[in-house]
Amino acid sequence: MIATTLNRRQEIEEKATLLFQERGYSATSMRHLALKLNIEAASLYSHIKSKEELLRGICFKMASLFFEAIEKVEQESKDSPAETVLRLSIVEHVKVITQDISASAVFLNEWRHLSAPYLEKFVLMRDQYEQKFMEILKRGSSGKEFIMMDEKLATQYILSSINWTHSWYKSSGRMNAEEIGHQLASFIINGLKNQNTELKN
Amino acid sequence: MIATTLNRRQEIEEKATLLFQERGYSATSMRHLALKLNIEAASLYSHIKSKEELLRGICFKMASLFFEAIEKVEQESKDSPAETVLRLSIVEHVKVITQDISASAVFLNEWRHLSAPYLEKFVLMRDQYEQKFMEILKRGSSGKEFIMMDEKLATQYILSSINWTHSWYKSSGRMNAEEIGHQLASFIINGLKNQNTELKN
DNA sequence: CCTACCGATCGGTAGG
DNA sequence: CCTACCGATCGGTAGG
Repeated sequence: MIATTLNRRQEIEEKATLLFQERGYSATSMRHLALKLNIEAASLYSHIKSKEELLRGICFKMASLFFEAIEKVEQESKDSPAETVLRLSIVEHVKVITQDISASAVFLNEWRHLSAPYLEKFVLMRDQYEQKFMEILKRGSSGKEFIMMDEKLATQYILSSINWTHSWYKSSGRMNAEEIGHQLASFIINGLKNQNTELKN
Repeated sequence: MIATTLNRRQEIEEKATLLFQERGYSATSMRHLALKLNIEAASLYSHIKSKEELLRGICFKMASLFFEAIEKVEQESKDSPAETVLRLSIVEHVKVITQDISASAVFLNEWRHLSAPYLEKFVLMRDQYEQKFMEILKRGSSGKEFIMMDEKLATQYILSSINWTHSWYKSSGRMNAEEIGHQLASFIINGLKNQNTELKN
């Protein structure tokens, strides 16, 4: 064994992420986690304070990555058409997800197990992120680039379709993250542009 | 109290569905469930065999509803264009979700806690359902109704965007299930029809 | 539907 | 990082 204890904390975080993804946060015990690291459960507490601290780390780290990505897009495409901003935001979002599928899955599925006040803070951040997408849509809508009846519904629709990448993306697949992002962006943008508003078939 | 014990089993299932949605399956204990029904945890076992039996009931009941809905669409629109079949499939899918948001949330988020052989059976059914959507897309694609590079990606995209209705649908909202379904169908179908295949922005 | 209870497991602490 | 252990809680059973 050429094990180094230098970044034991990081190892713990990685294994925890994998287990939380596979079994869910609640169904993962500290003994499961310890087993993966070949130590005793009690020993984990020399490196971390609690089980929830691990969940918090994952959820807020991913939240930061998503924010950094969209803020970078905002800065770099200040004067671009809404279509361009939306496309880039989608592509960067998908890239963040595919860079760490496990952490993204935990971020998307396990955040509700956070306790106060972290839960509230998390929900607030998520709402702010959704708001950023909604503002792009509003801008495209008022500029006649996009046609939509309900910006809120359109926002939820877009985020749903790009978030779920984590559940089926395979790094071994035919398309890389950027290609998937652009393909999804094309579906979405074309849907927003050529909206026929028929409400009965 | 004018309580009737006639359908105690059904009451248990309803409360279990709500708890599994709110807290997740693993984090819900039989004592939580018993508390909601004002009985002792042990008493639940006069009506049910196990906790997992409840989860199984919910997951497979919803699976059946989704299958019934799409099979009805298939029968009634045998010779229609793929666009029509896709639209109706989407609308009916959204209707099934909105008719029982809680059960749909459990179906979508908690199925992985099923154990063998039910887990395998469930995944098989889900794959078959996805296959039905993919076949509609393939038909529309070969008939030049739809333009897409990757039917598999398009299928995942569509199901993601319509499944997530459960997380934001409010029966008190401005749009009813049918309207939401048609609006989502319009986004999706227009996106599939007017596909510009640019892969770089 | 209840009381009484089972063995297993939980997150976490004390003290080295 | 370990041993030894804590009180709490888990899904479920026996027997009424």
